[in-house]
Amino acid sequence: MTKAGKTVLIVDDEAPIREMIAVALEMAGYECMEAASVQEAHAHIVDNKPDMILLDWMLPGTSGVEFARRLKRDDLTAELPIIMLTAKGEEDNKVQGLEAGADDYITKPFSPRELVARLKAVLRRATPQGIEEPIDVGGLMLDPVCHRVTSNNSPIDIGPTEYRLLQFFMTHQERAYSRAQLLDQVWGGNVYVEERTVDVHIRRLRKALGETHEHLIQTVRGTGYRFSTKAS
Amino acid sequence: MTKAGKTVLIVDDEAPIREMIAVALEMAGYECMEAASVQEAHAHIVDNKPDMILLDWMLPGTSGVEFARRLKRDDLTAELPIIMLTAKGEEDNKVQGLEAGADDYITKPFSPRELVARLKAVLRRATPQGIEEPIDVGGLMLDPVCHRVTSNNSPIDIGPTEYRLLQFFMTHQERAYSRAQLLDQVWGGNVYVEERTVDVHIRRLRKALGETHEHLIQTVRGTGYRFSTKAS
DNA sequence: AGTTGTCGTCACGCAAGTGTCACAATCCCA
DNA sequence: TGGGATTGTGACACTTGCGTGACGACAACT
Repeated sequence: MTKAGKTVLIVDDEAPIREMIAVALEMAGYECMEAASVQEAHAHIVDNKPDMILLDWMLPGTSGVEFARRLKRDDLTAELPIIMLTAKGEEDNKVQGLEAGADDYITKPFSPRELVARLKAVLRRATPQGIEEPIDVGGLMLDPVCHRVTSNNSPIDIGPTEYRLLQFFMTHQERAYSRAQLLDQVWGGNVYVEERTVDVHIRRLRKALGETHEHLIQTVRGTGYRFSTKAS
Repeated sequence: MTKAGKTVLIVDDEAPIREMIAVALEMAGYECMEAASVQEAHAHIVDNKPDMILLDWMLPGTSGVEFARRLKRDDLTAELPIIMLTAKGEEDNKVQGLEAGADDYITKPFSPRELVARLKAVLRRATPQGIEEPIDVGGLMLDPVCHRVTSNNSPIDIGPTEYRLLQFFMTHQERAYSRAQLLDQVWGGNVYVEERTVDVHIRRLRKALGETHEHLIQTVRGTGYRFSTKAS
């Protein structure tokens, strides 16, 4: 399971700087897009929907601050985290930058490390995890908050993949899924594994659930699997 | 849960500035105390126990940084949030300020709006937890007042970081946290350390707890850690 | 000066988890 | 009632994640 790399849009008019930042971020596991102007940036945002923006203060045409303000005003992009970049000596503008809606602020020159650190922090805060309630199905309970599965109050030990699989099933009951769909939903889209691998994990999960609950996972011959409380 | 009004101690040697800040804060619903020197500030802290401190960088006698460091070193005041104020151009000292233990950092001139915003943010972070009650979990006791941990009444010696980690766990039991979340909550948002560092501190903590209690800290493989009385 | 204590990082090794295969078991339909 | 298709199951090598000890840096104290 490779972490879904977040996409970062780098907006700066100087190509070497963009490059440098991009290299640093890619080494840290992020995907990068570059834009030299506000127009380019806007296009990228619309098309590729980055997860956050590194925005230079000084830009030809519309200034970075103005752009940030615009983004924050638009409902569609208001949630998009922004980190402002500024050259040293322009620091007076810090307040303006933050008031324009930037989530953080870095002054050049900065170490790649600091950049990655701030980026992580900002992304972390920007990802509000939906409020997750425990799911109980006839004594089988999965608690996403505690990251724990219990069968009649006694804990069940399963691996991460089986956990995700079970979580998916319990939040999508009574419906049959093909192996391909399960790979998409549980493993995450762009990984290639054999479809039969699903069978193996299904088996491991059934085994872990024990006789009391293994029947909840039903085989739909020729199609895939289904999680259901009703007997088939 | 919400106290009527948080009390803020303003430490600055220039009376007009103190006044201005005080007015701004009072309009936002905070109570204010003022101090012109480190000595006055110290007296206020001991007597009136403010909820946080606005601390000017430049002070007659002991500098603000030094004072912050001293406060953070003392167990009784270590939890007290500090926001450093500094005149423009001294920003190189930002790192020093944060390293001295300041929770945030504002450069003059600043808008009242920004001040209040930062203040809110910092206060939100500062232990909102029901105060100073000792927590006991099966013989493992943490007493926030004495700043002490005992296992079956025999004292346990742990470092500050392990203490904060344990305190966080004991006030947030049963729930799984990722390394990133722990870094946010225990280390504080604005520092970057490797995620694996968490592992090391977990180990140090487990070791200190000994065989009787180390099982309370459970590894959630692929996710993070959890403090739980139930077996996994 | 040295000493002590704490912190963050790294490298190594083990153990748990993962994906794939081969073969057995089962189903379904001609 | 076969026989092909589909699924269950155990075993295997490979990968990943975590525990662990050691080390250097730094600050505070002697």
